[in-house]
Parts: sequence; structure tokens; C-alpha cells
Amino acid sequence: MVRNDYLKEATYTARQEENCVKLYNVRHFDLPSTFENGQCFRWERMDSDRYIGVAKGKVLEVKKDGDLYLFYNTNLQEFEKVWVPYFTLDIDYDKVIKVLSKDPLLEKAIAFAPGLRLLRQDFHETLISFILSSNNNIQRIKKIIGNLCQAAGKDIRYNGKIYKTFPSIRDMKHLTCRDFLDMGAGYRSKYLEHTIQRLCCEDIDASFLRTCSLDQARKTLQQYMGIGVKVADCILLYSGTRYDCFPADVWIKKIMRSYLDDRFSVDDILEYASSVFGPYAGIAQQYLFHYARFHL
DNA sequence: GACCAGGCTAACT
DNA sequence: AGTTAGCATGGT
Repeated sequence: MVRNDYLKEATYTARQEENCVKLYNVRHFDLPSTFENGQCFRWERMDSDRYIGVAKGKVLEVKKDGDLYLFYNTNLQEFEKVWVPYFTLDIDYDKVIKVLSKDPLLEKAIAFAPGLRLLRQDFHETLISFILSSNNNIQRIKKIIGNLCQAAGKDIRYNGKIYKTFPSIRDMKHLTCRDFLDMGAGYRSKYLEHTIQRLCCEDIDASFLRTCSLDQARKTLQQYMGIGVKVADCILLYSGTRYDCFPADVWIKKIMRSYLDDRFSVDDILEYASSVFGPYAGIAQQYLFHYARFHL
């Protein structure tokens, strides 16, 4: 059972304005480190503190203005229902950071990007996106996902411009290996076709993934082609399904091996993360990954 | 050219 | 059960 003792009363104030929702008093929320740490692939930087993205089937524009955050193309009711969970404004980062900072490496990693926040993204979008991530780089992942959305997503309009939603599993049911190859997905194309067909007849019970053991959750996801331990952990974490996993990619391996022991296997790293960071391991991983990419 | 990128599958010992 | 080649693609 995953304990959610780090969830508590929200520490923000949201108010409806004429053409946007204004967010006050939010702590630990930085747009660049949240959107550009490799957890999401559909946010576009307009300028240093303004982003436009598509998520939850909607277009959202977020702008930082001093201590305020402005959310355009939404309203207060939708903000509370959709965007608060999406931006994990219900996670008490003061508490998480206090616990994680006891580890000296985490203390440095958090100091580097104290506003990095986990996004609780759509489950199937996360699953498909991270199958595409394997042995790939973030820039190319974004490009392939852009092609996929262009090919199979639904139109949504914002400020006179057409955006595309991330396609649902049903939207992608007709796509073949050939189509994914044309999008640039490479050898992952076969995985996508296979997994999408399987998800059509056998969906995943997200509440089971939340309540079972981490090993069970990993094994459940690994039954789908293209998902191994690392991708499974990314799906669990970045969909906000659970926070005790620890996606160990090449950057995490590098920084953990240099910090701990050069001979550490992936299993050693996972065991260390679980024992030291416990229920916050996934959030610790985000800080570490971001830090490693700028310092190694 | 070689090597790398948020690895996985399948085919070996 | 553990180890490793092969895999598409594009950038440095």
C-alpha cells in the first residue's frame, strides 16, 4: 500500500479573473524546470516564463508574472478539477523537500531546481510516450509525439490556432507499424502497434497499480511490449500513479554510480533508492535526473 | 565514421 | 538466471 502522508491541504490560492485564473501563494513551482526535465513532451516555451501546452484534451497557457501564475483558456472550476491535480498542487513539497534534503546529494539537486514539480499526466499518454523514449533522446521523442498527435489527435482551437490532442488508444487503434515508422518511431513502431492492440481489448486497472506492490505494478506493465523496468517506472511516476518507483536511466546510473559506488548494478540502485528515499523515491529521481543532466 | 540518446526483445550461454 | 547483439533514427 502506498502511503500518501505527504498529501495535505493545498497551499495555494486560486482566483478567477476576467480572462484567466490567477494563482497566488504557490511554493516550489518553476515553469522551466517542471516542463523541461523530460517528464512531458508537449509543452512549448514561448518565452522565459510563458508556456503553451496540450494536456488533458485541452490547450493551456501558463504565464509567470512576478509571484503570480496566470492560467489562460480555463476557469476556476476546471482549474480545481483538472489543473490542480495535473500540476500536483496537492502535494506538500515543503514536507517532501524537508525529508529528501537529509541526503547530501539530494540537497544539492533540490537546491539546483527547487521548483521542479511532478506532473500527474494522462496514463495512456504517459505509457505511449515512454515506450517511445527508450534508447532515444528528448528532442526526438518530442518530434515523434508531435507527428503522432498530428496524425491521430483531435483538433482543438486556441487563439485562432489549431492544436492537436494526444490521441486516445481508440484514436490509435487503426495505426499500423508502417504508420509509426513514418512518424520516425523506428524499431519502437512494432511495440506501439502491439501494445495499442492489446490495450484495446485489455486495459490496465490504474487503481490496482496504485494499491499493489511496486514489483507487481512493474510486472503488470511489463506484459505490454516495449515496456521494461525503466519505462514501467516512468509510466508509474509521470502519470502520478505512484511515487515510490525510481526510473533508472543512463543519467541516473551515471550520477548514482559516481555518488555511491562505480560497480552498482541497476538493482543495487533501485534498492538504495527505495531504502533511502522510500515513498518519495520517484520525486527524488526527478531532482537527480535534472541535476545530472546539467552537471555531468 | 563512431558514439550517444530517459532500453527493450530475443537469443543466446 | 544472467549476459549480450541488434534494433531505427538523428544529432554531435
